[in-house]
Amino acid sequence: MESLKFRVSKKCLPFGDKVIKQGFRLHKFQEIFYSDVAELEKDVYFIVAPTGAGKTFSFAFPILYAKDNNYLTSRRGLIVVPTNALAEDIEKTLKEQGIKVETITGKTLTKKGKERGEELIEKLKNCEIAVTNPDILNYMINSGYHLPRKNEKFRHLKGFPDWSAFFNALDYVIFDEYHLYDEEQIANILIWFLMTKELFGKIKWFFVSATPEENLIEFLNENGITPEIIEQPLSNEGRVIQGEMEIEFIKISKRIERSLFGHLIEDGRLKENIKDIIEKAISNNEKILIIFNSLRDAMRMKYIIENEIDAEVWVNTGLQTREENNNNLDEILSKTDIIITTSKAEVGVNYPVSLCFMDSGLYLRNFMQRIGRVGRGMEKCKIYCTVITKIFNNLEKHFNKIKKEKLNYYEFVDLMKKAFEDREFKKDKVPKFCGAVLWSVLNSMEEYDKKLTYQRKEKLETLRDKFPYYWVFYHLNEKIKRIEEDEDEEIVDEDVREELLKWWRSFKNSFIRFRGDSVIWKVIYEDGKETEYDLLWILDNAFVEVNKENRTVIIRDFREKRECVVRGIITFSLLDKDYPSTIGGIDKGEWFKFLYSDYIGDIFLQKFESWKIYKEKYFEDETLFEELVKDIELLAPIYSKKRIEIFDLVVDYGEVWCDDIL
DNA sequence: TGACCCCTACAATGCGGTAG
DNA sequence: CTACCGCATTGTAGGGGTCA
Repeated sequence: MESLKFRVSKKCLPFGDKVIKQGFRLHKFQEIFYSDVAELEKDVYFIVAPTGAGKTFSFAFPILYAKDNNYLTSRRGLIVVPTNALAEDIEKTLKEQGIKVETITGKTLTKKGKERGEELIEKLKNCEIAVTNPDILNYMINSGYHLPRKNEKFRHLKGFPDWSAFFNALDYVIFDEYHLYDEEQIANILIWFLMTKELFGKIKWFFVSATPEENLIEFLNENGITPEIIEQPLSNEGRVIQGEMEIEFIKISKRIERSLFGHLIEDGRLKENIKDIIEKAISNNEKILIIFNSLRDAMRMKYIIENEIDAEVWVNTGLQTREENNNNLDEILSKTDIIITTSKAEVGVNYPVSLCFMDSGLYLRNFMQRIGRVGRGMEKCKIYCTVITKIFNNLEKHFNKIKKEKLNYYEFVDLMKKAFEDREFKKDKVPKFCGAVLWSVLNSMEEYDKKLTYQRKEKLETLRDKFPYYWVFYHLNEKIKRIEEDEDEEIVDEDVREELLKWWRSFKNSFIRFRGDSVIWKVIYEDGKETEYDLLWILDNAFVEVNKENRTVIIRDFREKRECVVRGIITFSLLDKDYPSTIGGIDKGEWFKFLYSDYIGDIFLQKFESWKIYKEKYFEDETLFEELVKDIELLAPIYSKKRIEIFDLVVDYGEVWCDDIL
């Protein structure tokens, strides 16, 4: 076993000169928040500060500043975070500062129908800071709360004429951990920013993360917005946020160990030397954190450790997120010896641990987030990290140039940047998505009939020419409208008309979702524990019993490795010879392509090709057909997996094919 | 005689491409 | 993504030689 070991000196944040009324001395990055936000020079600020720097703590500072200076009007902020758990965490922190906080998530909104929108705006107006997720924002901005449903005429919501009223009540917006969003999600956020700037102009936007996204900053610059970047310096003096780290990188082969799991386990048992390390730590009252890349590995590890070591084990992964959970976190943590988790560890919750085994994660950002979780507020910590050969060799090469046994934090970050690759951000995708999102929002505003909404919509239309992709949608929608009105089959045969309309509805709907679509079923595992999870993942990674009537799966055991039980999906989101269309099925290549690539424009085009051949004859109006086809083909670049709504799964349990799982 | 080096053959490992 | 293949590179055991 090859490994590389070195130490990294403790990470400290220096204090600035500014001291606030409450007696805190501020760090540099916090000073921007403790100010009159309305007077800030720029519209957008990027805050770069490491995990543990006290970001959350400073999110309410604009409000404290207004109070401390006896402003007549108070300030209101919105914090947007990628997970609900993080939202709850932030709520707790800010409440301790005496701030009126409302968490707005699917769980805290209790009303249904028309009243849900009213509940949303009421919650916002009742607080000084609202914490929410981007999904709810996206739903709102695409008029999800306003558009009438079946049997309704129009929705006039109390105090909520349209989505812009929500933003009108805000002075500043903070996007926390924004590095987790992909190109399409970033495009969404940019459009929200541009639209509100067009309408009000007073809102200040903060993007906060430990790892800045250079490409996003570049993109803003290219579009005439110059954000200010505030980077928190580190030093050897000041507040200690992470103790000295001793890191051991362990080279693993893709073929043999495959992952951390293979490094820790041999023939289904913990390796002796690993067992010794863990047992010694527990007897010293240390807590241990184990982070896997794979959820399956995490679950299998749990069983093995429980069998071999006398310790309290707590597993916290995506599988547990929706589990009924009455215990509070502090309580769980205090009695736990070993925490097993996955990439879920990268966001939010802090564990007081000083010993950690981890898979390095896919990219630099994953690794940095994981490593930032260990040794918070401690003197020392020890980390064992498995890396694939390529990264290990990079590490070794660059480490040998430094030849130091102990690095300072900067040298460490620099070395990691050289060793790891970072995620590729496809910048050229962003303007296209911006155009699409803009169209979706404006189109949704068309359908409610308030004069003021029309005025706002007109104002927003000035943005259209910034993103020409908007017009692709506009023209396509015009043609579809003509087809919709074509009841006498003058343009197209009725059946084809119906499927075209159904496809367009499904396509439009995909913009109201912020994330991809998945089939979530109830899952029962470990003698009755109940949760909800992605059915596709469960079928591929576990041995299960399926109950179709109750939409429930019972996990009997986890597989040793992923199997391809699900062979494809059925969807209305693609136009194909047969409708609905199947992705995968007998075409294995297509299925793997779908599973493992972010963009599926070529699958879309391929299927559309056969649609064209088979459906052309049903069109009376040939010119319209030609033009329609051209427009639809232009959609290929924004066919990410988010466009696909899953109607059914195609499953193969062995010999027998069965495609009616849902 | 043992320490060391060189060489060779074969094994192991790694890598890039491809198909499913 | 994973399995597989062919090819390239690296690792290693063991033979053989030299030298002190």
